[in-house]
Amino acid sequence: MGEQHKQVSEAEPRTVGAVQTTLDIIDLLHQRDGAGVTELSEELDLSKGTVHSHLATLYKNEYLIKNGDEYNLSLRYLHLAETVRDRLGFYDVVREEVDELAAESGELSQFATEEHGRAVYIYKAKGDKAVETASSVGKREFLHCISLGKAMLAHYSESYVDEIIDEYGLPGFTDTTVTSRDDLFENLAEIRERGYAIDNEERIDGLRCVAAPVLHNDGTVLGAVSLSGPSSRMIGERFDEELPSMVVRAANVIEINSQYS
Amino acid sequence: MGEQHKQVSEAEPRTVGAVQTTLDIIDLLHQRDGAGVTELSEELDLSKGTVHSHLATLYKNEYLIKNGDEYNLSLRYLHLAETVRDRLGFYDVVREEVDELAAESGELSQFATEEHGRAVYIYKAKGDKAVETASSVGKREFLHCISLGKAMLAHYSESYVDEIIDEYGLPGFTDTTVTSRDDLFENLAEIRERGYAIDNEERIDGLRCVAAPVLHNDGTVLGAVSLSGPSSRMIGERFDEELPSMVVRAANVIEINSQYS
DNA sequence: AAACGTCGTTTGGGTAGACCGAACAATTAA
DNA sequence: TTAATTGTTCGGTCTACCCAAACGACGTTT
Repeated sequence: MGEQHKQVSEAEPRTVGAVQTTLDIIDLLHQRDGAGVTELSEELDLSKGTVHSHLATLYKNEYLIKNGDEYNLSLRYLHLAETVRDRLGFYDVVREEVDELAAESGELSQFATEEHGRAVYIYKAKGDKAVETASSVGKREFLHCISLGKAMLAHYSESYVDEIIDEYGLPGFTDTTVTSRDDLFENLAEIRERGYAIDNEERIDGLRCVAAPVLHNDGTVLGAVSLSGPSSRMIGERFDEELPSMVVRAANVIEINSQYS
Repeated sequence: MGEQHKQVSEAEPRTVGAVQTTLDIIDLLHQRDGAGVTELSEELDLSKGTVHSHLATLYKNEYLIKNGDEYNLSLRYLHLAETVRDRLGFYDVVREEVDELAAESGELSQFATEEHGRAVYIYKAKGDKAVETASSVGKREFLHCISLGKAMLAHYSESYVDEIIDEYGLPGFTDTTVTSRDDLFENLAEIRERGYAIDNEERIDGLRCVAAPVLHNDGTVLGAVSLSGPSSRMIGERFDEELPSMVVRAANVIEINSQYS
């Protein structure tokens, strides 16, 4: 692997329209909880016949189940997901460490990796005082406004960070969200020095987080671990030393015990 | 819902060829751990250009990631899988009960449901003396040769069981596998009376299992819970009373605590 | 360092097939 | 019974899927 050479956007290559249609159908079935032929055809501006043949193709391949006249996504995705997750090579270690972080701190602990310029939550565990958040496994989130994301961005090449900014911009969510390119790069330099990232209510008001990056031997970013909690509890020495040292330690354990090290 | 009206096979409706091609590509990327354009085009007898445009479509929709020249499945399937799993409405209860069964018995405990005429493993937990098996979450298995499958079959309509047999047959794996239609129906009648199913080394030599069906109020089959262990330990009162009562109890708990009850 | 091999990507063109629209079947409601 | 929905089928048209060949970008070899 050595050097990573990632790209987010580029001059659009030729795509397959029929496949796009099918993916749109899957997306819609994912959003709603099942749907019929007519509903899908109206929503996607396709003829009923077209939708029917797409559904038939997916059904034949067992990507859908049928309950009367309602189509819905099948458990086949579970098999794919399990395989993809296993191939990460560090899922088991992540689960152990995140569980321990949550238990030890009492807060919410999470692990995420990056794909297509956004963070993807892989695992989460709640401590006995943990806050509820909208994040769930598989969900995608912008990188610039969360501690997990910034921890990862700090170890990407400048050109890749630029590409991501070009793709998604730097949308603001609270009044502390970093929305300028220069501020972000300054922030990332601090993170590299400090060894961990901070989210000071940048995504959600009242929520503070710390996160440490999980790096491969060669500098590749595997992901990041975090702890999140209400600002009232995330203060003083606990926020400046205790919790950071916990996520850094967990990150190190994950690095060392990764399958491909 | 009331009466369930399922079908496995039928006169083939019209499908979309381009979509089938994409699904074949996904399947191949699932089997192997990533692949390049040339490898896929050779394996599937397609031109490189065609494969490229399919991959571009999937990539654009973030169903794939790209590592240099290697394409691989992305974590997007994780999001879909999580959603599908949540929609089952009983996953959390299943996890609790299966964990407890494993701890209590020391054996391997599993939960499966049925899709397209086959069992799909949803969750598994290993007790301290549990055997290793080839089953994994998301995997599909024939119904007639495992306890989980027979427990479910016992509560399907005769016509649906017939359809499944027509689709997959009754392949034998050991010398105790039920391979005749009449024997199977006789077996299913016993299971209904007894309240749980037995797998006496019918799938794997030396492995015995017991499984209880999880039923909905209206008689719909939600799935089944099982315990599996080496035949040497699965004997006497333990196999005839103790373990069966455990899986039946767990099944009842799942039924009661299901989201849609 | 030039020549070769191999990869992914691009592009034009022909024809298979994706899409539409209308008719049909199968339920449910009025 | 009628009427209004649904999902499903099917013929015809024109789009776009697919192929083949050329191109560009690396690596390796001689």
